[in-house]
Amino acid sequence: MNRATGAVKGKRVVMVCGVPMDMANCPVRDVMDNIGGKWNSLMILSLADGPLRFSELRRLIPDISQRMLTQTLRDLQRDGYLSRTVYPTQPPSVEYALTELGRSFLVPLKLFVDWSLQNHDAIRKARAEYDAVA
Amino acid sequence: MNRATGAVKGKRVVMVCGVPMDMANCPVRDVMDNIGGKWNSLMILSLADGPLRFSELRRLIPDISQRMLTQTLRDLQRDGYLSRTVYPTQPPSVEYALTELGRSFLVPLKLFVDWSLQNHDAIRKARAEYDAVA
DNA sequence: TGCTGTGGTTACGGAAAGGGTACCGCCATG
DNA sequence: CATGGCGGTACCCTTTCCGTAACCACAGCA
Repeated sequence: MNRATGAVKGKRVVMVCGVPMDMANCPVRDVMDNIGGKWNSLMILSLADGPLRFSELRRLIPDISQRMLTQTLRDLQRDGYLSRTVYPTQPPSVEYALTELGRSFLVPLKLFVDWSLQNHDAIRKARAEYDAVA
Repeated sequence: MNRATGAVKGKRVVMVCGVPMDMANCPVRDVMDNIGGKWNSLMILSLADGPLRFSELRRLIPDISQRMLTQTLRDLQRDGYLSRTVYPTQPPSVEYALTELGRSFLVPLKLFVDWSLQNHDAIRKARAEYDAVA
């Protein structure tokens, strides 16, 4: 395999692990930007067990502000991770649920969560050692 | 399972998927901050096939600035994902390699990359539909 | 007559991330 | 002598993220 920079139709393409990565339109970075926000992945995990209403989410995650809750839900809805259903009750209730896409994302997300829990101590240790030397 | 907010020793703890999440010291968010940067995960992937030197990485990822390359490598080294070895040649050459921790992270990372590649079209489609309605 | 809950939107501002440019010492090459 | 590669550092700027606070309509309840 040639691990060098390639040029395909004028695009900047990087070969990584044998897979061409289009830097100008990178799917991985696109997804990472979506779920890399402060609350996005936690929101998906919170909805893993079933739909929840706006105020239920607010009580479930007390640290999030109303503004960020709205924005996070909008972003995830926009990218297709979850659906928003309004029930015309009085007062109107809004239910958020994972879509098929959102549920499929739980697989890599949970693996990532497990890795984080297992290796967090090692990371903190490495960080402390690095800071001690510097 | 009780999906409610709990209070353990004054810490803010959220139950999610049956796992208690300490919001003030969350391992997942800590790891996410590390590898959620613009270049961090690409850097780890670039080193998956073997060690590379500073200038090799610069040529491999042409879009990164020298400043960001240095900063990304420092961050990943600090958290223990990669090692930095200086060879006293003339001029001195510096080699970056994944540590055991870094290699173990390739497992969830590659799953995430695969998911992104598979579902990027669905996300773009959902986004376009959302924007069309709004 | 206020107060609470539901589901938000908007304005404002600080902090952090990201990036451009210039510059450094050292050495080899032309 | 000048240029280029190596592996960075310092300074400054722009953009994005995120939080606080205020405000909205509507209904129920005291």
